Amino acid sequence: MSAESNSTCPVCKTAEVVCGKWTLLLIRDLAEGNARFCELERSLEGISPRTLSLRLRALEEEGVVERHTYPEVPPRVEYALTAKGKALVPLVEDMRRYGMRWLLGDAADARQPAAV
Amino acid sequence: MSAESNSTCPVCKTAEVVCGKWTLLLIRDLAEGNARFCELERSLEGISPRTLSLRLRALEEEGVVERHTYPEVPPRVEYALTAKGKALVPLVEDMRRYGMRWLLGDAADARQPAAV
DNA sequence: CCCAAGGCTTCAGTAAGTGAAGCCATGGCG
DNA sequence: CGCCATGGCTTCACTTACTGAAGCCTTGGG
Repeated sequence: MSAESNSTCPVCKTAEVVCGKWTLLLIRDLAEGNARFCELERSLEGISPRTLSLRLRALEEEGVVERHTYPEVPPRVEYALTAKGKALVPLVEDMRRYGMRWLLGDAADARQPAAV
Repeated sequence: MSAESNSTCPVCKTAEVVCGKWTLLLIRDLAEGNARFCELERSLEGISPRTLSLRLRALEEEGVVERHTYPEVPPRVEYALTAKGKALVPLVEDMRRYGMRWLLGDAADARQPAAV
């Protein structure tokens, strides 16, 4: 990996941050109010706890999410988006719009026109 | 991978399409007018030809890019975004905006406030 | 005693991406 | 004629990301 393309390119910089398979889905879930590990695990059905843990840690490192521990029993941990993380929400909204069009078949005419 | 999360979720759908590490950078380059294999290879400095080839093929499968072959010598191949691909450009623009803010340090205060 | 809850970590295995090298065709140069 | 350059890949052996199942840790309650 060494130098992820050009580090002075803004698009590359963002790509580095959101590169993981689950990252943007995770941002979406945090934006929707899911805060706890097990909530995220359930919402992102299919993610392994290891991957979730690694992604959360990486995003925390990058200052995109914050981790709050509550010393209860059993211990509770909550994750939240920082300002830096909230700034990614428009991206998720664009993805939602795009996916919506895709699922509605609006963009499907770009495939084979399928014998109108 | 089997069932990429929930396939009826628009955000997941888009995530599936743009999941690869290089996909959005590739969309950006195609949007900027880079059309040929070697141009893309140069522009996405660091990508391996294998990955570029695989990504282009996958995106073609999905109807996001079109491939045009010109029977010259040496043979020329050009790639272009379809409507479905162009619809991803706003996403890239959001990434550019976000990355710009990041690089300018505007969002950096979300990290440790660093002893004001 | 022992189990449940919540938040992880460990392990062995699969998928995605890497870096270097090679392949194919052919027009042009010596 | 020999052979190199060009463009678009493919092959190989390898590292990194992610998976799925299992296990760990603490402590309050049955």
